[in-house]
Amino acid sequence: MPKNLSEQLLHELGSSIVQGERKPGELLPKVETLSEMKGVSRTVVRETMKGLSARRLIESSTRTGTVVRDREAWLWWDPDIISWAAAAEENQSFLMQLTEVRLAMEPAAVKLAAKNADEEDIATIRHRFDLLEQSVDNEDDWVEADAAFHEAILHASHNELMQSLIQTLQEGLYQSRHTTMRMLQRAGDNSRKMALDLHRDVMTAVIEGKEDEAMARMETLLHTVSHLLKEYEAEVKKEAPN
Amino acid sequence: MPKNLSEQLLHELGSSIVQGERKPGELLPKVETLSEMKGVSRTVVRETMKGLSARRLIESSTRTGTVVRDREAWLWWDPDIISWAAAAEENQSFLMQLTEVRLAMEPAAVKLAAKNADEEDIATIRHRFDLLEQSVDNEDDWVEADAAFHEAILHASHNELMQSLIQTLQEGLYQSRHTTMRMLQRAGDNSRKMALDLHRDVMTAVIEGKEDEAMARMETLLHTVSHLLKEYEAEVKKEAPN
DNA sequence: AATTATTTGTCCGTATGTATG
DNA sequence: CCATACATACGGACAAATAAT
Repeated sequence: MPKNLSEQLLHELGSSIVQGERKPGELLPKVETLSEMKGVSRTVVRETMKGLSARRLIESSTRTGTVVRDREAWLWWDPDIISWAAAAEENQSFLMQLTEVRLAMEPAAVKLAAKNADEEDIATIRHRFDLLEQSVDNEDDWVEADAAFHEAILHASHNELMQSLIQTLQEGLYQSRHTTMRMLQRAGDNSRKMALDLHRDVMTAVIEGKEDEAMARMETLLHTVSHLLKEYEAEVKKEAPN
Repeated sequence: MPKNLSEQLLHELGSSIVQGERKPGELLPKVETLSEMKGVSRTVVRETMKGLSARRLIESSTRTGTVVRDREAWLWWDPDIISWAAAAEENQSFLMQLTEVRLAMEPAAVKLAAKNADEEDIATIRHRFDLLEQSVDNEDDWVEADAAFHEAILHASHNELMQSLIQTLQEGLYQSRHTTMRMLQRAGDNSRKMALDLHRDVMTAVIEGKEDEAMARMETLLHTVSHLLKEYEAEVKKEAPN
C-alpha cells in the first residue's frame, strides 16, 4: 500500500509504462488534465513526473508535452522498475534476463569472497552455515537461513557494488517467485540436504581461499537449484495444468 | 552545470554524503535551517530531500529529523550516486569495485551475444568493426568507434538488463578516467593495433556462435587493456611524479 | 519572420496531519 | 496538553521554451 498520493500515482503510471500499456513515443496527458483525471493537485502530478523522469521513463519538453522514452534509456536497475517489470503479465523474458545476470554475478562475488574474506567474515559464514544445517528440517527457518548465508558470503567479497546489485536482483526474483521458492522448499528434505552439501562445498572453498573452486561450486549450486526448480514446476504443471 | 536549484542542492548534499563528508547516522539540519542556509525555499529543500531518500541515502522521521543511512542501504546503481562516488577524492577502492563488476559482466554479456546474435546484430557488429579498423590512426575516431563496437556486441546479447548495467558502469569509469583513457589512445598506434586484433577475435567468436571462446577472448581483451593502462600510468607517474 | 498560444518548469506561501518529547 | 519538526497537499504566480499561426 503506497503511503501518499504521488507514490500511488507513480506506481500507477510507472507500471503502465514498464508493462507496455503506454508505449515509447506515446504522449501523456498534460499536467492539468492528469490532475483533474486523478483528482489530485498539480503538485502531486509534478512530483510523480519527477519520479518518472528520474528513472528516465519519460521525457518532458515545453509545449510538446511529456512522452514515454525508449526502453534503452530506462534505468533498469531501479528497484521499482524491476518490481514493476517482474509483476508484469508477460514477464518470462524478464525473469530470464534477471537470472542471466545472477548467474554472472554470484559466482564472481564468491570468487572475490574467497580472495578477500577476513577472519571475521569467515566466522560469520561458519556461523550462518551452522544455522542452515540446523534448519534443514524446517521450511521457514531454511528460507531465512539460506538468505543469511548468501548474505554473509556476499559481504565477504568486500565489494559494496556487487552486494547492492545482487541484493536488488534477488528481491526482483524473490518477488515474483516466492511462492514457487517456498514450494521447492516443500518438495522434500532430499532437496535441502543436497543443497546443504553444495553450500558446504562453497563455504570450504571460500575459507581455504580457493578462488576458482569457490566460483565453480557456486555455479554448480545455482544450476542445481534452478534445475530442481524447473523439475518441480514441470511436475506441478502436469498435475494442475493452466 | 545543474539546471535548477533543487538539482544543485541535491548534487551538493548527495556528494557530501557519498564522499563521506556527512557520515551515516549523522543528523542533517532541519528543513527550515537548510532553507535559510542555502537561500532557497523550503519547497526546494523538500524536493532535494525527496531525491536523496529516493536513493536511500537518508531517512526522515518525525521529530527526530533526517539522518544519513548506512552505506548498505544506498542504491549504488543510481547513475548519480556512481558519479558522486567516482568523483570522490579517495576513490581508488570504488574504481576497483566498478572494474570488478565490469570484469564479471562484460564477458558474460559477450557469451550471451554469441548465443543470441541474429543476422541483423551480426551485420551491425561487422560494420562497427570496419569503422574501428578505419579509425586506427585517429585518436578521436577510435574512442568513438570503440564505444560503438562494444555497444553493438552488448545489444546482440538481447539482455536489456545487462546492457543497462554495463552502460551505467562504463559511464562511471569513463567519467573519472576519460583523460587517462585518451592518454592511452595517444600512447601509440601499437596499442591500438594490438587492441584491434583482440576485438577481431571477439567478433569472430560471436559470429561463429562459440560462446565460451567469445567469453574468454573478451576477458583477454579487458585484461590486456587494463594492463596497458597501468603500464602507461606508471610511466606517466615516473616522468611527472606528484 | 514575428506573434501568440500552449505546456512544462520553477518558486512560493500556506494549511493540515502526525508523531514525539 | 503543548511545542516542535517533518510530511503531505493545494493552488497561485510567473518564467521559459517552442509549435502553430
